[in-house]
Amino acid sequence: MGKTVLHLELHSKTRVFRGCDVAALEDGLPRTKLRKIHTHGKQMLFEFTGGHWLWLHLGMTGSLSAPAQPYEAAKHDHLVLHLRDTALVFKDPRQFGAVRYYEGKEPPGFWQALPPEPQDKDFTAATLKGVLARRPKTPLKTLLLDQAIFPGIGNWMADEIMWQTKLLPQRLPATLDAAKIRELHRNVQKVAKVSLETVGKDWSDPPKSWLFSHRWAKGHACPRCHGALAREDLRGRTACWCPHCQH
DNA sequence: CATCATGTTATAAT
DNA sequence: CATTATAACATGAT
Repeated sequence: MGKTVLHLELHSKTRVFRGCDVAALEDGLPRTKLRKIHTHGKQMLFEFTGGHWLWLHLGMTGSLSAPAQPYEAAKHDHLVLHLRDTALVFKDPRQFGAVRYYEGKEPPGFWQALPPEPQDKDFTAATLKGVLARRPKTPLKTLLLDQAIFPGIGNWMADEIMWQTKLLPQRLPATLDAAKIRELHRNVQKVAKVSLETVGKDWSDPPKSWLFSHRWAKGHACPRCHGALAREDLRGRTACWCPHCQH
């Protein structure tokens, strides 16, 4: 099968392994077989035979690859899991990502308690309406970054959703009528879905008609009205929006 | 050299 | 307790 863990390589054992029992990981994983890979937003859970679980969060600059053997660890590779034909490599220069290890018959409790992903059918317009009622004072763009509600939505996706819905990032939840809430819900699902099929799949760009390709570009013009985009810090993150299109 | 970055999250304050 | 605000993490690109 070639799914047996032959050997593990751990580097820089501190930062990305915060909260991880490194000794248990090194001891427990070798000789098990990879059974299944689960994903949720930027998190992944690898299931191994015998009740061993490896959890990853990609953070901002984390990536997982499966190069052919023999593979030699490169700079910023924190974890290399050697199988027979391939290696599984977690690389993360900025180390905002994380690795943890669990043992148990079932997936770890926190994994089973994760909120629905924004593109999931369980994330309904009614769910969103409830969230907006509970969080009246948080600007909508900032709210979209709350991982307890929108797991996996990060800064550019939040700006993208606001731009597509033609809402200013600073807009407060209470000011939306029912129709706008439905529109926001549609766009949350659409942006999450399309992003997974493009950026998430192979780092290809989403459609050129999106804000995505323009928000960091020199001259930064809105792809819809061609006016100048605005950029400003909002609650500690740079928000990018079109002052002409968004209200 | 200074600034900024495709992200969360721990902790403090209200 | 629930919600809101702020600082922090480490490295690379410009």
